[in-house]
Amino acid sequence: MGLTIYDIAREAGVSASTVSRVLNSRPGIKKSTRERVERILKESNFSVSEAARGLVNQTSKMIGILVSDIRNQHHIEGAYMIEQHFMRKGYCSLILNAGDTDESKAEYIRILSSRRVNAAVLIGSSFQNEPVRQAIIDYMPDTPIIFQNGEFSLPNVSSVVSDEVVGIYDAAKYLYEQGRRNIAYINNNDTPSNRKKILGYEKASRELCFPRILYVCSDSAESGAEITEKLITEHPEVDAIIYAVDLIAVGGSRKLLDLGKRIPEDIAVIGTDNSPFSMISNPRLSTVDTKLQELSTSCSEILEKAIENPSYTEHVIISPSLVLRETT
Amino acid sequence: MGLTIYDIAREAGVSASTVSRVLNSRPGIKKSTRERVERILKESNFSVSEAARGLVNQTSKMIGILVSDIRNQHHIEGAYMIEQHFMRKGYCSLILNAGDTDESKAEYIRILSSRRVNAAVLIGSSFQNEPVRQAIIDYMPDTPIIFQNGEFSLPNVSSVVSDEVVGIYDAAKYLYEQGRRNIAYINNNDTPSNRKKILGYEKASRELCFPRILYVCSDSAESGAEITEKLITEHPEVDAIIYAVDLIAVGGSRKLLDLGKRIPEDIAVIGTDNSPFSMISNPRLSTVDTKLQELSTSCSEILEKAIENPSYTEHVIISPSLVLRETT
DNA sequence: AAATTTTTTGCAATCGATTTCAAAATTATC
DNA sequence: GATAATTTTGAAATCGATTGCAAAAAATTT
Repeated sequence: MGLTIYDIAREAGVSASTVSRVLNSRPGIKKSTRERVERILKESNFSVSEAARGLVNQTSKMIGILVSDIRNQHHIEGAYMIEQHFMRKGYCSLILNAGDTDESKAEYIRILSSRRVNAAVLIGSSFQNEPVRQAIIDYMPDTPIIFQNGEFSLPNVSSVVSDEVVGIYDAAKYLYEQGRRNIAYINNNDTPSNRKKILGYEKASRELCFPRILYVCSDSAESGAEITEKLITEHPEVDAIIYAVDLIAVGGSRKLLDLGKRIPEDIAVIGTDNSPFSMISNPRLSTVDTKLQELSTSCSEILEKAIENPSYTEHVIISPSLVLRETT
Repeated sequence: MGLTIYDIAREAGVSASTVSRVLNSRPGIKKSTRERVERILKESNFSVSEAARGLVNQTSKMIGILVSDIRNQHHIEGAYMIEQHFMRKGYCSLILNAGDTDESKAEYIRILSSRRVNAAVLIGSSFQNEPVRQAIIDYMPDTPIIFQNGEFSLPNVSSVVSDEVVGIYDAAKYLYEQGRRNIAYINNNDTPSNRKKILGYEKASRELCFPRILYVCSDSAESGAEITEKLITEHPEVDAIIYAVDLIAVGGSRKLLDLGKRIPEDIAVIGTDNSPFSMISNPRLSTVDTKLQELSTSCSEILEKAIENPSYTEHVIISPSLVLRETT
């Protein structure tokens, strides 16, 4: 390995400039020369150094994708779509686990800055905090950035969000229309996105006049089971539960069944996100579809425009929809 | 942005060399100079160009991770652990979807070569094909590579595999010992890894003298449900099913329940991989734990040694174990 | 205070590409 | 067949870092 265009040039009896022009399909090279260089390029398994190329071209041809935890199905799905979209355009994706704390997330903005990514995507509302905001201002004030499920009012930051308020509101309204009168809501960690979900629940409670029964749960099926048991013990009257996350809903449903409740006869259940396993869970979970696919597609499109024209930004809100399966 | 060390140097009234030395904590810089440069570095939010640095240092400080589909929980889990391990050492991970075809996978080897990654990880046995092998020989003959769940006999390629033969064999043997006599096996796509699973099933069938009932299924819960229905119709005597993949087993179990079968009373079910959802599925799935965690840890460790000493390779086989839950 | 040693610093080359500009080679025109 | 127009090519600068070597500055020794 370690071949450079100078090695190729020597072998072909031309200058490095000529090799470079062949590599980049530039015009003005005699056909016979081009073919000879191409042959040698192929024969010697030459591969250009993207680092050197990036240095002179002032571009890394990389997209930075920050996720708080790539093991999260929902997040990785978004990263996947963006990766696929940009790989077709010749970009590689730096998919990074930005970690739990605000500081580690800000640190990752710095890492992306050092790598000179052409654009960055922040997936998940957990990036919506001051250290990240400051890091963007300090280290990436001109790089196109897009927030998937979050927002910053900054000149280079676009956003695509799902309307969480409406999602939970619609779920509660549907349950109410089906005759449920004691609709509980189990929220997840305190993030901007989850706060909006509470708003939706409260709005429905206010408008439809049903009592608020609100619990908070951490991000696992086990925790969902635990909190659900507590909920049912303290509020035996509950006849419907909305969960902020599908995984938690699956854990909760399982516990309800174990406690001898029938789903949906005794208690209806609705999750959030329309995760892949919500469809294979037993019973199949009804859920608020936050339209991940559309979110990601929109994300890629906006980012592409922003890369071409760095002053371009766009802010999109996508309406969720209810997917009714066996738990309602 | 776009500040260079020359800008910093001018500001601090020193040369670029001095700035570089401060950046890399090199000795032999007067304390007062170091502090002044550091202050200016911080004040101006300088971030080094890793591309330029990589060019002179002949290293990209990147690890390439190739996965056929990052949305696959099982694969991404492996990528996650490697990413975490190397991020702590200052490396970024290029996690790429290498796609379905052999050619696209080989193409990604070329991409990693252009990016001059310090090492590469190929996750999943689907990389075990001739075009990839040739691409490694042509484009990355000296870069440390490790295969997670696959193998190439090449001087720069290490491997970590789970012993698939033993995994399925043990599952079948366990079922037999529990009194099951008509143990079917449902395999997935024809890959080296899945062929080994068949070997394990056949070995058990031969040694324990039970009839072979083998079906093949594609990689989804729906397909699992479909094939399972076919199996039960054609072989009503079956009293246990082993599946090559947890997801397929979940789809299959669900169908068995729908058909009025009791699990495990009428039919026992065992999946493979101990995927996250095997624990939350209903009923909770018994499964062959292929020890993903250990596999990945081992992977990172070997790769780290190989980066330090490029001639280092290692081949590890990890024994799977049975995780018994509610379907057996 | 001069000579010597040690500590700090800067110059210039280097990494592997791309690109501008001018020179060389080729083709067209008279 | 000489001149002009056009096509190909190469030399050298550039991108933003790092580093070996020599010069300058500071600290020690005499």
